[in-house]
Amino acid sequence: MKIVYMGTPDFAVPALKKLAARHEVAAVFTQPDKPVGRKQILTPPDVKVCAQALGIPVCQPKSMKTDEALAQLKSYAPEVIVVAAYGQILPKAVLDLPRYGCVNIHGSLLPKYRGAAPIQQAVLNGDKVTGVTTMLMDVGLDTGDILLTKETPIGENETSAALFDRLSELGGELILETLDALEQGTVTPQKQDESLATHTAKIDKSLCPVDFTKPARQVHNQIRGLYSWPMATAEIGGKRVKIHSSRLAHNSGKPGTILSVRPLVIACGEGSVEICELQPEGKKKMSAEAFAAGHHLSAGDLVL
RNA sequence: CGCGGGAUAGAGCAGUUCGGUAGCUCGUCGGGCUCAUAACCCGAAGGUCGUUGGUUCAAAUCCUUCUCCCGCAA
Repeated sequence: MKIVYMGTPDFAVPALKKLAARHEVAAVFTQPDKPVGRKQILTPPDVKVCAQALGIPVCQPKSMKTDEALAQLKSYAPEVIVVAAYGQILPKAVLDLPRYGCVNIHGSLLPKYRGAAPIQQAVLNGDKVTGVTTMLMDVGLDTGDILLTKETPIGENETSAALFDRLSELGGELILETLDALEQGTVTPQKQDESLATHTAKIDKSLCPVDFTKPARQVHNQIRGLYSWPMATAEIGGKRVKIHSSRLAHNSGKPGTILSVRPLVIACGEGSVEICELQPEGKKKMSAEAFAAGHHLSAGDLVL
């Protein structure tokens, strides 16, 4: 099939690679380069880098709503447009253009977790299962008819970053199956059950501070859900730290108390969590034990 | 020149204000205790104090050059 691919971050890369291996990807649309990092270096999106390596033409219109962008898209005459984390709302003119429509890869089991951050949300909520969904896009936000889904369990200690990687691979596999099914007419688009629909808000840093009076499970979900961005934060030993990884522990005590230093276990509202790796402000990542050794923490101390 | 923190033993830190023999917690190694141990006791090894130049009788510490790492902001 002749495809135009629209996607931007790393999540969209595996699908692009798989599609390029099996189909004709006529062009890739992606967001314009953005300044990134401390030095504000102009950085191309991951999908652009991948597309260039594959020798596929890249378009980076600021908006798909302009006549210019639409004309450019038309010139590639796609039979289907595949969209994965593109970062722009597509106008109806684009949705109606290809014969097979626009197919979106979404990182959740729709209609659950429509919107911006479905993967992190699943981890933050402590879900045991999630998956990817392909759907025919309509003008709403992730409201189109469902084509295929693929489930996957979420590990007890799995982070959002790890789940991201797995789902992006799964999404790549699913989109291949979806295109085959579309071509052969073996798939029936299914309406989403609106009564089950939930939306996810964008992740922002207001979610970062850890509240040790909450149940340990919830604290743990927060830590792995916010990894690798923006990271759960706490104040330990008078220093502000990002918490990289944690584990549920079995002891308990007054919330916020250090129960043991090796390993570093902190009591929560219900149960306790072991902090495995953390990163103080202005420092590199280190083991919690090393941090405790250098800051003279001891059991019984209170974390603020 | 967006704001800020940092570089000292294998790891994490103190020491820098006010220059004067390199310290702490942990790890490692050896020994002891113990039925046993990640526990406890005793001991040891391990550092040209990031780089350049300067001031000084004397610099981790004061001045200077450069490099690298990181937090915030975007």
